[in-house]
Amino acid sequence: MKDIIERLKENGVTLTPQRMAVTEFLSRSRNHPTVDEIHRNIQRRYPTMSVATVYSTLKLLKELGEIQELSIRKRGKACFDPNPGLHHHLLCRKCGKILDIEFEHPSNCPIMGKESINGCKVEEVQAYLYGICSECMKTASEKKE
Amino acid sequence: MKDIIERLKENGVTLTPQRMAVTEFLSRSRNHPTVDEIHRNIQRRYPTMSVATVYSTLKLLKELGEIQELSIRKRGKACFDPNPGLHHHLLCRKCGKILDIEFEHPSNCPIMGKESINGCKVEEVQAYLYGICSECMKTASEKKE
DNA sequence: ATCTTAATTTATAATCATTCTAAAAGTATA
DNA sequence: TATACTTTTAGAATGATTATAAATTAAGAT
Repeated sequence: MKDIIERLKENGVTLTPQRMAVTEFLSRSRNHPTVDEIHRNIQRRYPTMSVATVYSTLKLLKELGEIQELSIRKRGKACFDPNPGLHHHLLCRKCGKILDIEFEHPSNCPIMGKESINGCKVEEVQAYLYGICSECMKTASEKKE
Repeated sequence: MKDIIERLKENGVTLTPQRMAVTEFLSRSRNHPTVDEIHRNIQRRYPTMSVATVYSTLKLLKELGEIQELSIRKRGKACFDPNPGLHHHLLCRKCGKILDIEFEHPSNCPIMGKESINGCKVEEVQAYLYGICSECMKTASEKKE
């Protein structure tokens, strides 16, 4: 958190209160928020905060490689991840949450770690798992009993 | 192709000319077309064909498990794949094409084939690779010479 | 084959996420 | 503090997708 603000400063980014707010909120979040989730939350303290600023800040952070935008969407909306590093995601078909899937052995995977496949250069890999998250699995088995 | 039409009939789907056209076009396509690509193409022979019908037919085919909608998008638009089976995709950052990536050894992959991870039930996996496709790699190396 | 009913298609309007715009406000620097 | 530059803002514009309701078409019974 401190780090990212430092790095922004080093990159010559003007640290406005709005940009700080977006950065802080996203850094603390664990649930891959959408633009309007971020916007609604910040607006509680910052009534004049506009969506356009949320969009522009997210774009900036993305370009600087500080966050990532997921390829899967929550109900048609883009989702953002404060962790730009390589990891995967599971979308729960029951509750709609998106969970991080950390990957124990990337080198084991026939696609990850490979630099080329079929003559194509592979620069980045994102895997999306669809299923039922552990929480929803628990409640499902409780109901059975 | 024949098969899919057969299966639709078996499922009690009314085979209208519009539905046949969408199904045929998508079945033949190798480039993961968007809705408007499908629509524009069919409209050449079927001037009254409406986008709404393309959307509704794709929704129907998807629900029947005959096709899949990709999670990545071409310039913000949904893309469709006539192959509903498990395989991955590479998006070329140069030409924007989406290529199928067939997977030699699914059992080797630590995520694919696994039925659960961290207590979550895994029903489906989609991997998206970002990079440069073989065609663009070729033209790039030709230019160097 | 024709009639009737139900399903489908169509054109259009509505919706909703995202981007654009231009004026207003804020920031950095001399 | 004054100036030039950047960012924010509200609102309009865009563009993909969905909803709607009238018109057309398909299916089944006679």
